[in-house]
Amino acid sequence: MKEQFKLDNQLCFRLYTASRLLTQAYHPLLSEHGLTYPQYLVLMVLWEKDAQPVNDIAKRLMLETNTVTPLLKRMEQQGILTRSKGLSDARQVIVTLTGKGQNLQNLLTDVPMKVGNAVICKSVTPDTVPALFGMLDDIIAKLDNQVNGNEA
Amino acid sequence: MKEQFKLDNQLCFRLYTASRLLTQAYHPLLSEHGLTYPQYLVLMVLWEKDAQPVNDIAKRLMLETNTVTPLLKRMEQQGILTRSKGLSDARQVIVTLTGKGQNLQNLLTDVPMKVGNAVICKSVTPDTVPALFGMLDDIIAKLDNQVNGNEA
DNA sequence: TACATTTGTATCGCAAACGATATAAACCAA
DNA sequence: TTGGTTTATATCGTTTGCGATACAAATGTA
Repeated sequence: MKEQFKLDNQLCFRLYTASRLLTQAYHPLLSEHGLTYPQYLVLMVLWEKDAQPVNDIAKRLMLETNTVTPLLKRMEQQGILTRSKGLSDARQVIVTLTGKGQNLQNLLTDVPMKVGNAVICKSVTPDTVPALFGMLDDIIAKLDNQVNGNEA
Repeated sequence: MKEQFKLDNQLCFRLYTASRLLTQAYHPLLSEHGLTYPQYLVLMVLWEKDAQPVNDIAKRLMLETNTVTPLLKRMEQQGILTRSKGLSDARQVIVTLTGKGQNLQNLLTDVPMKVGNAVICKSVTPDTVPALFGMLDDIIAKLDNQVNGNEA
């Protein structure tokens, strides 16, 4: 069996597993409020800046609009946000939080801390997290260039 | 807007994005052979040790059997593997690679190197990868304990 | 042996992801 | 203005993930 195929040598499998498990850690905290993890991401984007077109939300999350559109529709159904035609550009759909969507920020106040504590361990501490963030950011930037052809 | 909700402070969003982008980097290399990334993971498990029950494959990938079963059925359709009743335990389904499944290892020889090169950058080099692996492994172990209740 | 419990796998339903494609609005050049 | 191109969003189909649940084989226990 070729060495390069050993699961223990794979970066992608680690990222894939860590991502899935961390999302699962969010699950009980979010489902309590009827939310999924990707929906929580959309909320964070809109809390940072409300009333954004679909495209800006998708770009911020590095997702395609064909992923984000159905997600937003489900959140609209739940009364978390509204989708309205853009005034300056009729092609755009502007996504705006409702009072319920804004208030979720208060209901979810403790979520980041709870999940943050869940990953603290020997090699992952407030001291080492910046290095980890740096590496992940570099990987993301490199892959974004290659996958989305942003490089020369 | 509360500081703890800033997207740039989130570990999970980074893992989620890095995982998705890296999977996308695999896509052209795998789809050429009719494979998806999770199917490629199954192949790596079986290349390490052939003829395993569904449960062992699922555990190795930290997935549930209700995710793995349909995945294996699709791979069976493609003639990559066979699923047969266990002899010692009739509940088990033993998954075995076909010649085609074994031979894929030869066709995919260059995939790990190509994807590996795609992530090499300033902060991610052969020197720093062990530290990154260590942190991700610790996170995975910690979360696995909490999510799957393996701790006291 | 009889019956309750556990284990291994599968089915169902729903919510992502994403490639491919469609559609309408906006923009641009002749 | 006309017609081509780009842009913003959406629809469709397929594959994952996963919670909830079903079901049969195996195991334990009275």
